Amino acid sequence: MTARIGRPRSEQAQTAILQAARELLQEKGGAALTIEAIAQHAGVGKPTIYRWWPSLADLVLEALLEQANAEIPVPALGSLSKDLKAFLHHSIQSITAGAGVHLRYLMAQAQQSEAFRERFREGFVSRRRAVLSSLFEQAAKRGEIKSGPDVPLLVDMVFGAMWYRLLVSHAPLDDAFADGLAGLVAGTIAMRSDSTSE
Amino acid sequence: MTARIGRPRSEQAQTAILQAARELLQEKGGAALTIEAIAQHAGVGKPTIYRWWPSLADLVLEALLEQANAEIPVPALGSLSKDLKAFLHHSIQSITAGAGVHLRYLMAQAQQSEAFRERFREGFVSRRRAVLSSLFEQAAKRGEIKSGPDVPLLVDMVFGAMWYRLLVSHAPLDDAFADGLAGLVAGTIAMRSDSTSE
Amino acid sequence: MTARIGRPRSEQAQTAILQAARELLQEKGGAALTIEAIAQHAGVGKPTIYRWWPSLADLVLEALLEQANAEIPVPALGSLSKDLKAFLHHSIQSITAGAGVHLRYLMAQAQQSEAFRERFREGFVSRRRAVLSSLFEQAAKRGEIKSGPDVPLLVDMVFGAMWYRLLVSHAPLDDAFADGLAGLVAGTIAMRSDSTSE
Amino acid sequence: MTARIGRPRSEQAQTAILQAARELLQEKGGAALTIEAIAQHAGVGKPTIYRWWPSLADLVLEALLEQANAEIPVPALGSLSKDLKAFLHHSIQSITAGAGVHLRYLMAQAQQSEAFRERFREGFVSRRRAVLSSLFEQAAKRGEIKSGPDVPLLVDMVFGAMWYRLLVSHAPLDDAFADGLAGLVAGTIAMRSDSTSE
DNA sequence: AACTAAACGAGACGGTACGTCCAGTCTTTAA
DNA sequence: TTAAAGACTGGACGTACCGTCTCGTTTAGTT
Repeated sequence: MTARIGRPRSEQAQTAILQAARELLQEKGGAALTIEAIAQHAGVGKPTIYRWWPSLADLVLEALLEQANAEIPVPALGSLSKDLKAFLHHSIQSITAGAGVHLRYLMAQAQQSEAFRERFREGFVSRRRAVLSSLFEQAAKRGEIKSGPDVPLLVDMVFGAMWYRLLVSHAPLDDAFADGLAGLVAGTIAMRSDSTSE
Repeated sequence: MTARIGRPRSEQAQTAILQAARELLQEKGGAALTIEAIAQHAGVGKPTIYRWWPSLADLVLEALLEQANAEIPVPALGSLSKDLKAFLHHSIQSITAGAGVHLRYLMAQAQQSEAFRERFREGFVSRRRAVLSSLFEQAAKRGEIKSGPDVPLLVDMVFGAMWYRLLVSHAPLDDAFADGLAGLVAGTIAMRSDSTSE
Repeated sequence: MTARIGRPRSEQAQTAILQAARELLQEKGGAALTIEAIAQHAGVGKPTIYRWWPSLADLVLEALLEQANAEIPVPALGSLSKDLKAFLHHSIQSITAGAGVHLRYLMAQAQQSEAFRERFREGFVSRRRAVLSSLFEQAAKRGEIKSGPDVPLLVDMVFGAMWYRLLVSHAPLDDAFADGLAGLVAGTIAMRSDSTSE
Repeated sequence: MTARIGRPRSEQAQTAILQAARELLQEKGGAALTIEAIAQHAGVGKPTIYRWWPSLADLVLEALLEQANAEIPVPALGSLSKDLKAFLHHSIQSITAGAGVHLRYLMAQAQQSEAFRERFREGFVSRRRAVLSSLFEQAAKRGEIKSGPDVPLLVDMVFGAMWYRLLVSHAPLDDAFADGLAGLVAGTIAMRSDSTSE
């Protein structure tokens, strides 16, 4: 029990700040996302922001997590292919619904600071990887896929393809992409009658 | 030929600028890479930089291309798996040798400007995709892989996995990764009948 | 008398605050004298300071008066010249001993607020003027000086010269200055008949 | 002849800055005189101010000097008393006409920085002292006053009394004060034989 | 002995201004 | 006539304090 003395942290200010960050990012884009603008938009002093977040990127990360991290649904539809498709559909739907701007911003910021990159990895990336990994591992338990698959590598391929499309924007992030990716990956490692080799 | 009048463009200034950009990026990192610093480091006025490049990102892109774009070797070793491995080894070697900092920076900048993202895509990403695509298409011609593979999707998976590891830094970009990735992708789409090989 | 209920004012806090103000002013100078620093130095909350003093300047004024106002000795040595010299020696000694920093600070603050200027005048300046005026008036009673001297103007000249030296720092505030000033002023207004001496 | 290359210093910006400083000081007072406000009022960037003046006080000093330093008239009316009165009348008229706010501000700032105090002394105070000193010295040459007067001390008394009235505001700075001061000082040091006049 | 109320420490709050850095533009001299 | 380079306007940075506020705590006097 801490029960510290002094005026307590204003929850109202915190939510206003996070809300302002979300709104500015969606409406004006990453270039207009400045501490100054957030403070003014949230009706808050700049020091209040600096007091609670080490950087703008961390603020955006928290704003994203507050919305997106509530739950990452873990589909369990009986087959790896179906589970993958469900997971990817959900992920892509979330990205196109608005999270894409956050992700772009966070990944860009993660390149400018080793320290933030780690926080981003631990706070966001790792959790998604854990969920996707569990899908592969459950499929392995069901005997659906070859023994000893390199799960981290599979996760890299799936998330990598998604991030790559998001970041490079050379092709749309849509359900067709999700289905193709899921099918390819699930097919890749499926048990086959004659796949004993390799 | 237009032999224009007036003071000619100083080649010395241009190379000094590109060199300064490379050095600052390698030594101080992306955060210290400003027009101001480059101008001072190169012994050049800021307007000289603005006159020749639309943005700092474009300058870095040119600096990268000048070094890395000279040749993208297209391996032709007879099998998709070997070609993939060779291609990935070369790419990863280039990244770890120094290009990684440039790539991080460029991908981050590409998130801040739709216009630059397109230039980055056209000037850098597309060329790499074309080479990798050709590997898959040659394998298809050789009958090595299933008919009608979704080549763009395969390219997304391969480059996606590489970029993802580079950008997130959750695991090393090394030859083991390259081998695993190549093996998985080549195995995925291998013809069933002759998949015993390799 | 209103014997109010509730926790009484903490004398300990008050003295700690005044002491902290004095120390900071002497050691760090006027620029470092902030409410924040005083509160921290005195181990006191900022509101405690605001509760009892309307401004930082008033706090410094009280800190000065507490030390310097105890007594303003009124010399009575028999002649205006001697009295003046004694008074000036004492004043200058007090200034060089440490009060000078306070005086500088207070006079500077008095320029920024009409209201504080009045409090400074009433609380500090007036009392000194009264003492010096009494010296002149006693000399007049003794018939030592010309009839109907403009005492306030004489006081302005004496205190003015001292403050001017303190504030402008173009020449030292020392005993030679005190003697010269006293001699000049006393000589100025001395009765003619016996003014050949001195 | 230097003839440096590059964009030359903008005279327009400089005058706008000085003008803005003067206006803000007169209209809003010293408390509202901030770099930020001056920059905005003058339509100028803050760095432009910082580039040319080491502090706000130096800016105000220059603003004052530009107006007040053009000429300090040296009266030569034949007698010390008349010269003194003319000089004091002119000084007081200038103070009450507007320079008073500047002087208050500058003297206050001079208390916060030893370095600026010296610049203020050299740039403003010394010149006034030189003029006033010359009046005394000319009177000495004319044989009007006692031999070997302590001119610096006399100057301290005269300027001290003026500054003291300005800074403390216990009595008006008017012509009556000027006449009284001049009469007293001139009488003080007049030759005894003919001191019955005036 | 319990209650009441004021003053206390701590510290977060909305703000203002600081002095700096850099962006991108303008204007002059040099080639 | 273009390049080069310094000075410009301007915006955001991150920091220091301001003066106010809300807490939980302490300390008398009152009941």
